[in-house]
Amino acid sequence: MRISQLAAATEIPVATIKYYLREKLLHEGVLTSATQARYDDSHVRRLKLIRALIGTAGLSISATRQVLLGLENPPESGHDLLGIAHHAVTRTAPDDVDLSPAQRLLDRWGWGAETCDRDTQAALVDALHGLSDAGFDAPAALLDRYAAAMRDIAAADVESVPTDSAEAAMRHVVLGTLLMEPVLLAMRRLAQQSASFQRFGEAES
Amino acid sequence: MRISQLAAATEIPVATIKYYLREKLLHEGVLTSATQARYDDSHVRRLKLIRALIGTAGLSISATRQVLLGLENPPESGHDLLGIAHHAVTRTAPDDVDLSPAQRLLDRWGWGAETCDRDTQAALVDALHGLSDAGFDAPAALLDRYAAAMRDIAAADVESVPTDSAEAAMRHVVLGTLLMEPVLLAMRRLAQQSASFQRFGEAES
DNA sequence: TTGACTTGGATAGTCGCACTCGCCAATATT
DNA sequence: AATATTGGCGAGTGCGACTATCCAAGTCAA
Repeated sequence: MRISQLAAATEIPVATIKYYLREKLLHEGVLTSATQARYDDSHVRRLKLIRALIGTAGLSISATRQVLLGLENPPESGHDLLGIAHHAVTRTAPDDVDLSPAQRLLDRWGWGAETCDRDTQAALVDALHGLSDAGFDAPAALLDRYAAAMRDIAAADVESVPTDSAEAAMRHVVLGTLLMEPVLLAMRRLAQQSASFQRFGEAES
Repeated sequence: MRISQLAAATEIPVATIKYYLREKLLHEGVLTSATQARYDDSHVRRLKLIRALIGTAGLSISATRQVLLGLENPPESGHDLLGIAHHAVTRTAPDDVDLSPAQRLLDRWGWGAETCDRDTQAALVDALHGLSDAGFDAPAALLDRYAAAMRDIAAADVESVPTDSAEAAMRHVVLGTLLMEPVLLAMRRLAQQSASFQRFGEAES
């Protein structure tokens, strides 16, 4: 398969494929001469994955590269799988952030603050900050309900990881974490619409 | 308060405040002369809100403008409040998308497909497409668990809407929807880390 | 074999977005 | 009066993700 056919098969412009090659998101084809290379199914699959990560999950080029690198070099520890996915979507926190608001919550929920990633905790603190800056005070009871729901989801996530192959586990964890986020957000919105209709909407329109 | 003091109070550069004024995100101050205007607390609060929407919720300038416009002109119907928030984070779908995958799910979950927004359904379809393009098949049982969790969350969202003032309800719905998303995602990641540690991590490091 | 087409590789250009800068005449402040 | 600040506005910047153009080398149909 040559590059123009690869482009046709994936509906991605040739120029963009060349760009992904330059950026090392896509592995090179087999050179058959100085100006000719062959591509195969692995390139098609990889391109679909790249587009899902960039388009659906909203990752940047460099975050995508990190994720793909991680997928190719699976870490030993099962627990580190998550790190690859989480690191891709979490900006690194400065040294001087105050994590205590997050840690109070983690303690209350029994999530073991010491086992949780610093940057992820900082992301929670940041997000809560955004809320209060906007003048929105989230009652503790509401956060507790959210936390309970998220614990269910995380339990489902972890339970559904296949144990047979490290390769499969890797893919599952990373993709399930990153690509499921938009699914979950869309679900929440639909559930809100459904609930809101039952509560407010029956009467009108 | 003049613009430089407003800038100092919010830690936003004067040039940026001027930009927000141009973009109609921030209402004008009271002109005291041709080259002088006064600002007050309402401007400080508004700027914090703007930064939360742009920074924390990740909205674009124009989406932020829509949201702020909506906050100032509350719709009659309680059910339309959500529309403002959801429209800001959901790109409009082309006419020819096939919503049936979403509708099958909505039916199964009893969420009343006909009461749900087209664009939001399309967002779900898109997100699911991303998953399968990446070669990740989400078992129906897993999606069902996610849906149950999201129904809990949406129920909490809807129940916590204050009923006393339309103004307050408006703020609550819009901000609770938009600014809570990053909170929920951070919670999920932390819950995953906690669950993953209990499942895989006990032994090592 | 020959002439039109394609390719890999590299460089440069585009586009949208969110700012950021510079300037100026008209005030304010001291 | 001297100095600093402001509103308003046009232009510039930096970044990220492409997109376009070239060219020499190679391929393919006739």
